[in-house]
Amino acid sequence: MKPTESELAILKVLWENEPCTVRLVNDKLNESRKTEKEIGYTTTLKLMQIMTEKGILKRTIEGRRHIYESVTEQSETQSFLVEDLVESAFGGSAMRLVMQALGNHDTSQEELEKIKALIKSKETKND
Amino acid sequence: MKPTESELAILKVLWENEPCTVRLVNDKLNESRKTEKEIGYTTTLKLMQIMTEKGILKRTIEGRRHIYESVTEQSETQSFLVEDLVESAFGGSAMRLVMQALGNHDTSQEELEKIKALIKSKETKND
DNA sequence: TCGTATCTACGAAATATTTCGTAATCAAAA
DNA sequence: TTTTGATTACGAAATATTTCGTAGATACGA
Repeated sequence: MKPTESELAILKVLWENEPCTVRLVNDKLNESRKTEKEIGYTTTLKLMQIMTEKGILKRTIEGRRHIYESVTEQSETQSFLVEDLVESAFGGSAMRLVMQALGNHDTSQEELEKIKALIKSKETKND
Repeated sequence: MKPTESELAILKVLWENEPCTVRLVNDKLNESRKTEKEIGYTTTLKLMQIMTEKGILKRTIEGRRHIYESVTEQSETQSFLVEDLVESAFGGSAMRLVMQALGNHDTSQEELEKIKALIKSKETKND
């Protein structure tokens, strides 16, 4: 399912740090929003509890602490989000999204090479 | 600014049909959700009024009817959405998003050619 | 003209999402 | 032991988004 904006922010932290505690997630979230108002600890806690109910996260209890992990792979969620965007804003054409993404960013030669390699491998399949 | 989900759905119709009336937008929205519950006419009307207040749409009054158009280009909004997704789910790397999008879809040879052409033009700039 | 259909305006309900305050619990420090 | 600090549970407030009902205006056909 499509995570909400806050849920995605939490997932992002988890993907890079899991398994981890609410405290860590909350700290990381606040690091990346220096100017804005801080997110309260209980806010993050509540969200992570809801996400656990929804099955987005799972937790293990270690003494008094709860340790959280994401249930779905990062790539799976990314894939879902890309698909959703392709449908909702690009009329179902992934290619148009790719063109848009490539067109609007500076992309290093190295990155372009990786994309070329991927295209080559897809062409092999197309044959 | 980032349109909400409903706003995006409306924009999508407008981009393909503008300028147009609330009635047309509402009809098109309901066409593409056959099974689900219909969206009421006043719901769409209200949303389009709110979007006009926000500056997302503009309207001209023609007799008793209001004719709507989007203010921002489709490509501009798409670009915003891609950027947002890159930041929120791909750690700022557009390339990773591109890889994900290409990797998960069947892409025709013709489409691949277009992407290759775009890459070539970017490589020229890189030099 | 009179009724019917169609439109906009607008407030407010319904729903979804985010935020937080408070209480209870436990552990570790004093 | 007592206090302090950190934790989770949970309800509820705050905010954002979506939906709709009703009223008033206008056009159009009978």
